[in-house]
Amino acid sequence: MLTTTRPTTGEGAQPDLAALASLLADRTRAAFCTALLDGRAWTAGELARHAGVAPSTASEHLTALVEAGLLAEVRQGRHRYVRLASRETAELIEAMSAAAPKAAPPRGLRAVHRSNALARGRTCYDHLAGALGVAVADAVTRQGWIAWEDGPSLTAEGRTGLAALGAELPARTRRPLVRSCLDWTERRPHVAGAVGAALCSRALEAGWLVRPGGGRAVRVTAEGRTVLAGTLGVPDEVLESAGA
Amino acid sequence: MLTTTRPTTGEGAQPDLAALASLLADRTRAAFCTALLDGRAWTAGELARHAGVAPSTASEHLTALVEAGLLAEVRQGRHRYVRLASRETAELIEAMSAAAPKAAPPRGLRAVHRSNALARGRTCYDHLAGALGVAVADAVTRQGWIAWEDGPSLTAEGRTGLAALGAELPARTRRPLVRSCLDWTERRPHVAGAVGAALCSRALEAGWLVRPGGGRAVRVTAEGRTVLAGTLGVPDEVLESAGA
DNA sequence: GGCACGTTTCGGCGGCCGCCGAAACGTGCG
DNA sequence: CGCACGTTTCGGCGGCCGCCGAAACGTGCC
Repeated sequence: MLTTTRPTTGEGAQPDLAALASLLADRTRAAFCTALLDGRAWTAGELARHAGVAPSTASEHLTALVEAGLLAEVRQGRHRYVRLASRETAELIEAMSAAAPKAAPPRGLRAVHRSNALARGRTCYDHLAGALGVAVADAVTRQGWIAWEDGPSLTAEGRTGLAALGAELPARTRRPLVRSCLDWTERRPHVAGAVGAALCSRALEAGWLVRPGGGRAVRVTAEGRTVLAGTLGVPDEVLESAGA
Repeated sequence: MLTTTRPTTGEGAQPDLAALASLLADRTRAAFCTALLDGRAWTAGELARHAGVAPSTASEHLTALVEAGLLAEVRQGRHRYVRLASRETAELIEAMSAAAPKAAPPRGLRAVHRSNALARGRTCYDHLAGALGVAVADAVTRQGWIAWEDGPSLTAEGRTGLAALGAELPARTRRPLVRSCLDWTERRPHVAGAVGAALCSRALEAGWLVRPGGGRAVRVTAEGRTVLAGTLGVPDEVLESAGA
């Protein structure tokens, strides 16, 4: 449990901002949450190796994050699978990442490769980010699918365009159709919300995009290149560098 | 500066989530940011007294928050005025507060009074929150000013209704007209975005609401009661308890 | 049943960080 | 000009917390 007294749900209870922030104020726990932004479930051991700490350390951190409700866990045999608790949690971590100061680039050839791959194209929980994500946002804007006055909104053309791509929107949710999400590599917004999620899942499902490393990084396939350049008008340079 | 190396803006720089979280992971700094959510500028001494720490301690905390870009400061004579750096910063703190665990209610008669006042009605940087904020959100929804399918949006009726109230919307911003903001006392959304800000500033300007304590808490005046009940149909119970 | 492996618990170490008080600085006011 | 007051700097204290390794636990596999 946290350092404060047991959480109360009664009247007058006020948010313990420091308690939440403390959970993410540690390099290791922050690394866990950032890794989990790929939306998949990781085992405790995978996260420990990823963050470069002993399994015992990772175990304690995970317990804290799960108890606080940031992560959800599923025990399967001798594995402990863990993922972000909800879309809201993912959005919070996204928002904080965008506001966070930028750390020095990683050292080591492998790490630099991974970092560059993430900068070219990645998923941000359930939508696209990186140079690719921003280019797609620009493209759909140029096509008139999304208008930006008074906040981002989906146009009628956008609705038919998405349908033509085979990207289905959920019906009657409270979730915003289009949400602007500040990209931390490009420092410009990309498309989140139901539309961003539909585009991304359709692209992965149709094989326009693949995840080479199994992580957050995405790569554009040959078919993807045709579709994204043809239908959306995404510039060739971006597709090239985000391609094979 | 932060514990990590100097922030880089070059390629491959990745967000230091832990560094940002560390800033808010302290009770005192968190209390500062929460207090500053009223949108006004506070002096260092006021914040120190508010958080119950020595002025020297507050000074150091403020330096850290300003250096990190979370707060903006204005030096005036022997006073150091400090406020949240931007609307984005305020929204981040709001979002984190909504996700944070709830601490035990405060002790002491005065603190309980303040806490109850906040729960009845308060500002959330530039819009309304608390029981009053949620009631207003419900009312404008019932009036058909705001629709919630596929995320909150302003209807045509809403536009004319706002104009009739004298609440002016800014022209052509990238800011969303309506944004949903989870209320931490009511656990239900209230209205943020340009519409929420316009409603709140109009209400304060017209004297429908006043800030009795000079903090975030707001109180409904007699005229306010007439307008909010008459035009918006806000229930009388809420207006009564949020009134004088 | 026994081994391997992923995970957990516990003790102990080390470092970081928030706190204060004392003293100094600068500004505004009388 | 000198005092009062808001603020800052610095040293030092204390506590918290993240880390590891060793040992134990439980599961799956041979």
